[in-house]
Amino acid sequence: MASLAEQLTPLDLRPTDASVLVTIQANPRIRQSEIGRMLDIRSANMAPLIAKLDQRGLIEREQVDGRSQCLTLTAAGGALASQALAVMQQHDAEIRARIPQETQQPFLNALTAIWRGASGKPKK
Amino acid sequence: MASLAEQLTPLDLRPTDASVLVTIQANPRIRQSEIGRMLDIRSANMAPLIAKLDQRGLIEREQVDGRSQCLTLTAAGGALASQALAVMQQHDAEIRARIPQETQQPFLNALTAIWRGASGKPKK
DNA sequence: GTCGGAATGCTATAGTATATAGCGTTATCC
DNA sequence: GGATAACGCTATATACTATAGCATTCCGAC
Repeated sequence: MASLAEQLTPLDLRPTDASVLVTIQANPRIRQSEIGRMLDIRSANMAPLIAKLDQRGLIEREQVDGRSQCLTLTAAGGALASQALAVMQQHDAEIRARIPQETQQPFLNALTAIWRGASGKPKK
Repeated sequence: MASLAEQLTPLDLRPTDASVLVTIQANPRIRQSEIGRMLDIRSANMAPLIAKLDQRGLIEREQVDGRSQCLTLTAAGGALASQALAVMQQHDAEIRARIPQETQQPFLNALTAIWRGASGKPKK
């Protein structure tokens, strides 16, 4: 995570910001609460995060009903999201390059197995 | 790490405290700076950590030369370190139990390979 | 010997990430 | 129509780690 954060600094994004942007890009008009559920970010932490992205002109808010709003990337946001995705994919590749090709899939399986079994939060 | 922290709360230890205690137990009269090097804890963060353990009567400081001191566990510290070690080993076992037995060794190898390749800090 | 640089332990502080508590509003379900 | 839950939000708390800087002490080169 530290190295990913480092590689994202040129974009002035932290890993959380980047994943939120990419999530919006993959799901236009997604509701803010839904992002929080997907990425396990509490609404209390989501609020200032989204506000900052909005302030930077990366996303656009649209009131979908009285209480919830949905988010879409602006042109600038889309460009940045694509760059962020590229950085993350390259980072992924760098990590994977450190382990033998034939162990990569078992390794990922092991990670998800561990993650799904994590204490309070059964995933999926 | 979150689940380990949770399992350590009955001992009133955080993961860092526990690993420091266990390290001292395995290396009596170890110097404080050496612990920092082994566990990658900066001296600035080590100081209050050690002070707290000392205050709880878990460790004993001994001046070994004018600037450095070495640490040893008290009886209470030894008992607590053993308990902490047991908790950590059990936690380890729980994690490993989530992945197939035959992938455990490759999994550990992959983890250490990734860790050794980490950005600024080549290990060992 | 002594002098410069490195090591050691330490304080204070800053930054980052995440958690909890609680509020006002709005939708939903019986 | 009224209780309940969902949503976005503010304020605050906690935890962990990093940086800057300081005083003291050791050590090796000269």
